[in-house]
Amino acid sequence: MLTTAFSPHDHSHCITTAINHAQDLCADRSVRLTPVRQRVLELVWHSHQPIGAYELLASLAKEGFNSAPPTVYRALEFLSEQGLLHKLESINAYVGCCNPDTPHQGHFLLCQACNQAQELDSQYITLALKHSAEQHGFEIQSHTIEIVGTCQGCLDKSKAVEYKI
Amino acid sequence: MLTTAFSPHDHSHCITTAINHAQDLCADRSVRLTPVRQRVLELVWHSHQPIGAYELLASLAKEGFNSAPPTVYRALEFLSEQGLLHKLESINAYVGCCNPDTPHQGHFLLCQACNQAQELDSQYITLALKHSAEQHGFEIQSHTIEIVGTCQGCLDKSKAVEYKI
DNA sequence: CATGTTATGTTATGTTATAACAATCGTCAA
DNA sequence: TTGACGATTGTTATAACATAACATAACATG
Ligand SMILES: [Zn+2]
Ligand SMILES: [Zn+2]
Ligand SMILES: [Zn+2]
Ligand SMILES: [Zn+2]
Repeated sequence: MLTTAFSPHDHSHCITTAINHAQDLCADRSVRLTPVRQRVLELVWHSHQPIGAYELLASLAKEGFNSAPPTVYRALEFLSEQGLLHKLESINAYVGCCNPDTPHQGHFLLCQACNQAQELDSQYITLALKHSAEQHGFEIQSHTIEIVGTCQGCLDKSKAVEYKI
Repeated sequence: MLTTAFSPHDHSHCITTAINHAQDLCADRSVRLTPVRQRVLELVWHSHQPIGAYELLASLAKEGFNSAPPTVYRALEFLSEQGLLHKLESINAYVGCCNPDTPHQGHFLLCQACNQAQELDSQYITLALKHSAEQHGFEIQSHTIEIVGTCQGCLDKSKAVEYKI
């Protein structure tokens, strides 16, 4: 998995890739990527900053979609079931998944400076979790791994500011 | 760190240890473990099942404490700042910390069968997180590690049931 | 086109958490 | 002793996040 979120990149490419991917994947699975579902996915992919349900709802309302909470929560539920996005539990916000083909739960780096999230799928972390769980005779079903800190880009920026003083 | 939560044990010992520890620690730090703060801590320690803020509030109300939400959230904030408890983000619930002397964020095993939580402090996990973060030039400030599954005891019980069929 | 299933609309409510300001308590020096 | 200050608590209101329940509409299929 590449670290795209924290590096400068052509984000419109992220969006179109994600939407195309979602369309193909839903077609393959014979599930319906309805207009509101697709629009929510597009809105989630507006950037690599996780977005809250009510912010999504406000955008939908502006665009003439139905704007009651169940609308967006149903769309989020569908997209989550299809592995097209993840919820970040520590901030109650949602972020697109770059690798929705195989069911997984990611590990997330959240930058507190730029508010962007990057999904990882580190074998080190997965194995460490497995190992710890096994030591306790614990059988893992799911997990929430959210790491808050500062990304490379924001660290570089703050250093640049420091030196100019 | 021992796995006490998932094993049969004298839980009154957990409670008294936690409260005594909290009293000493607050005295050392010259912060005030006021009645409502201590009572919230006791209620959090009622068992190894994480407890929600509004459930705490209901208990406080029954006991004649003030019962508006800020009361319990302030107590939780204080206790959290002092490292006496942790919030489990994935379930919006709070659990006592067995090792409040040194600031840390734990790794939690949550059993979906018995609803108990066990805090770990696995060096494997910590190192894996560090390693992954470093690979991305990411500087860690805090983290949320919550592993949901089935604990040894509950696995044993379900196997016992299986064999009796 | 009738039927069952899936998706959406609608209203209301449940759950979790904080803002803002007033009143009280504890501490400590004048 | 008092009065000034910061810390704590009381109180009211509201923000933010999420779901229940039931009605209606759209879609697929025979
Ligand atoms: Zn991008
Ligand atoms: Zn993912
Ligand atoms: Zn115990
Ligand atoms: Zn702890």
